[in-house]
Amino acid sequence: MKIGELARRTGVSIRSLRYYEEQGLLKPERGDNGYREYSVLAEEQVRTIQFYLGLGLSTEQIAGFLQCVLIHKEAFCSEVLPVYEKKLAEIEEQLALLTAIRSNLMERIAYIRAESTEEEER
Amino acid sequence: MKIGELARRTGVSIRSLRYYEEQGLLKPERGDNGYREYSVLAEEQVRTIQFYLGLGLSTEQIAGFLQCVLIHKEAFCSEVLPVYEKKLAEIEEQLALLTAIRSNLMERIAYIRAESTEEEER
DNA sequence: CTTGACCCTACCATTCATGTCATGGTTTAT
DNA sequence: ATAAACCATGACATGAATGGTAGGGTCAAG
Repeated sequence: MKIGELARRTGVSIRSLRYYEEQGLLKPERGDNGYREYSVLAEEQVRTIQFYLGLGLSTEQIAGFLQCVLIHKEAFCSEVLPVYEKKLAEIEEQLALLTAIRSNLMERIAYIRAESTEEEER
Repeated sequence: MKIGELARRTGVSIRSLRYYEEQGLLKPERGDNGYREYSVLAEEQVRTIQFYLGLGLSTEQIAGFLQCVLIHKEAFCSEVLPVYEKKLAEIEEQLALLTAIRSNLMERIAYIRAESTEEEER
């Protein structure tokens, strides 16, 4: 199938499909006219890419194990676990930061509201 | 004081101090030679800016209430509360997303580890 | 008077997946 | 054969604070 059809089927923009190819995630054949020709497998492949992007992984990280996980179970692909662990550590760090900021914001909001209430009571 | 001294005192880079000015957060005088001349109040002002940046607010948001909060209590400045509320909502959204990703990652990591363990037991 | 330490402006780079043009070739249906 | 719909590449923009560099003025101490 051509790129437009793959885009329609997967809901991923043509632009992104070309980007994935540039990043080594997709390798479509080329017709005589230069058009990209995707196999039926490409559809699942794109959904897999989208899934990993949704986990916050970069295209570079995904490229490191995509071929493997398309064939085998994740547990078989040794590149997957370290990437997951690294990502998890980053997420935990971000969560800690955001949680601290949230506490701070909530305190300050509560304080401001309390002050305003006092104001009204006067 | 000149920009280098303010940078040294606050730990903020000269580059950033100039950026804050560009964003309307600082308005130093200018000497005859074109050098920026900061008042002693600028030091506290910069620390205040840094504090709000640390809460994740943008320079634009900070610019909206900085002059007020430098003089009054936060609760007096009506622009502060909506900014805090907006930021809090964004943070909550990010937390929800990150928390979901974390759960997903932890599950998948646990699964992979379980598989590997089985492997070793065989 | 020279040297080093300071200051100035203006610009590019950074991250990274995606959107959006511009420009032009190809295919399909009328 | 012509128009509409498709495809191609290449390039710039995005967000937002900060780092870095280039090219050039200013000041203070020796």
